[in-house]
Amino acid sequence: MKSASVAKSKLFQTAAELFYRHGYRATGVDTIAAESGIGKMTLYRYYPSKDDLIVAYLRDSDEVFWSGFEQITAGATTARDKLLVFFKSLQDYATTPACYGCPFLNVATEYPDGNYAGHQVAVAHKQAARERFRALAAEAGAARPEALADALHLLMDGAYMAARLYNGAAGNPAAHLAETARQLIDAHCPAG
Amino acid sequence: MKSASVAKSKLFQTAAELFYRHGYRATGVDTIAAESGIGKMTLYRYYPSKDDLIVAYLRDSDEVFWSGFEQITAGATTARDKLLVFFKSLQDYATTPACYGCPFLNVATEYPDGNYAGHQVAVAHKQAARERFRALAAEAGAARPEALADALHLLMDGAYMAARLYNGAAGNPAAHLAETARQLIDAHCPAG
DNA sequence: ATGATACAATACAGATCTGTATCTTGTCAA
DNA sequence: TTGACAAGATACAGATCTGTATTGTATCAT
Repeated sequence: MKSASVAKSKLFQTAAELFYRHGYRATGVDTIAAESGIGKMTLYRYYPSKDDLIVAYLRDSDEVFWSGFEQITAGATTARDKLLVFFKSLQDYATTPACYGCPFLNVATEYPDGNYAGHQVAVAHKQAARERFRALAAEAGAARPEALADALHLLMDGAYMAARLYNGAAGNPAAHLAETARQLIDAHCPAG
Repeated sequence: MKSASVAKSKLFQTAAELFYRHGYRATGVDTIAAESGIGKMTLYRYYPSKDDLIVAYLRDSDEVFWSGFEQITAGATTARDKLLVFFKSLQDYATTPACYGCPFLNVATEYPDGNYAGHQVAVAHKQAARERFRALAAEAGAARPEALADALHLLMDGAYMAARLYNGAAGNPAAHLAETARQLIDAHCPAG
């Protein structure tokens, strides 16, 4: 047996790319198989259904997000700086044509039913992000950490959606993301 | 000839409801015809293609948005109050289970290609909103009206996406939308 | 060498989707 | 009354989609 199967990882990477760029419903399993050069039966051996592949992609995106978050904020010493550097990094990404929005917001839009497995993964991811923001807000001295966390949550998702709307085009409001995050942090932290 | 055709408006209202709740790709023309009780051929008489129906829905949503905007802000005397009252109203709506997000963000997510007609209507709508925010920000005395307009744009879209993600469920961060908008306005307007 | 496994290729089943064709009914105007 | 037209109903064409069945080939372990 090959180490973790090269076919499976090619399949996964192709699906991830297509899901992210073109959407979940717009990407068919035949396209994934053809684009990756892997047989369709091999796809169904590793992922019993398309929904399983979607969920696998979302779980991976969750890991990628958090490992990125840790890496980006590792250099910052204070909680306030961690938030600042994260939003600066998100701004840089969201104003790039490589950004097609947020995999979680995208899946929640395409599958609005809250019982859908992918939608639930999306909600769990956003709640985890909100909790992280809340903890950092508290550590940064925010008077009402939940309120600041909610504000940053709205801001983050607005930036992701701006990226999907204006993909590389001019007029992306995410250009002012980091500055806005800083203003909100300052407004919430008396010891700003 | 009946006044503007009752069949056409029933068709439109049914399509609007289904597009908004379940999504564009998830809603088929057969479903629209069956749900409205109107024949499929009648649908294609008034809307030569599904895309035409989508664009018609988006144009109507644009009108509904702006007439709602005018109505809500009519009572406010200052530009600052107009912004405040709009975001308060949006917060109330976005924290309601009747809100399924934003028709324009939804279409941009499902059809990410910028050449798609519906996507272009969405971009035009958001640019118009941004311009309106900018004008009000300038009138309210913002030092950099574009920056405040961008910030409010991100905030508004974040709230819409929160509504689609947490539809009626607990933990919707849009609960702090109006407060956040006020903080940003205050941060940008020296005469706050 | 031989059997098990991984994989490709292809065809297929059954559902669903957009859009068209056909036929009928009902209504209104002249 | 008769002709024009709006609209319902139904069937259909052709494409596409998820998922399965089948067959053949190559590679690896024993």
